[in-house]
Amino acid sequence: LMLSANNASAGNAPNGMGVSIGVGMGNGPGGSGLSSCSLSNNTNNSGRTNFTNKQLTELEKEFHFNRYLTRARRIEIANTLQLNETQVKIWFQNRRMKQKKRVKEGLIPADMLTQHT
Amino acid sequence: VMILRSRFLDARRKRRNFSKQASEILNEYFYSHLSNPYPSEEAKEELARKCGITVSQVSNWFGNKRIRYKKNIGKAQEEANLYAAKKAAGASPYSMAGPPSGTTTPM
DNA sequence: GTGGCCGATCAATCATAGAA
DNA sequence: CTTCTATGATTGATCGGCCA
Repeated sequence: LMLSANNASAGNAPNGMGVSIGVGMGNGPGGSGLSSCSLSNNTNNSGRTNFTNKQLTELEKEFHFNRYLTRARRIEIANTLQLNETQVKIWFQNRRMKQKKRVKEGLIPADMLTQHT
Repeated sequence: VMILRSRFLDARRKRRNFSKQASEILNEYFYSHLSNPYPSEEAKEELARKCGITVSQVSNWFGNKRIRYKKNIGKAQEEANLYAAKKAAGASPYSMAGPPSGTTTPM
């Protein structure tokens, strides 16, 4: 399976830390009871979604096919995996950043974009 | 829990703590810039060199430090403020002494 | 105006190193 | 050796800025 490296990258500054609170969040789970396994999305107590293995696998597969999504494709995937379009969109953005990080520091597959094993 | 540890392959498994000196350098910077603990890309690169770690690791360190510092405030955290008191920002006329190497190269 | 992307950051969590 | 805490890394999601 793939390799894993580490890192993150640097940053510059907004400013003033202190009171950053205000996590506005936007959408709550919609008020569901509990999150176990079956139906409903399993978001944590916080607003973080816990993607299932299956979802991650599918997203990863799609990512290797195309690093960018078209609107149509996004909708399709969101539907298949039972996620929001936004979640799929964000996942791809984060995934792209992650790959860039890997390429930047770790030596990752030189050309994977043009994709050829 | 079959709910996998798909994260098994995560690199978190083999983690090595940074050297005592690296932590010293990072903390020194952090407490010297408490009002704005967000080093620029260039500053991060320099810190990374001095500490012998990657820029990403410097970013991770600051990210963790900011959050964890904030989660305390009022604790012994201010004690660590000694860092700032000791070496203060930019130029400490008096003692540049302190711990280890005097790699005090502001900017 | 609107929407996606990028870059940095946050916040919670994982997994381990190290101290007690 | 076991338990608990400190700490580095990962990641879903947010924020501001930019651009088509």
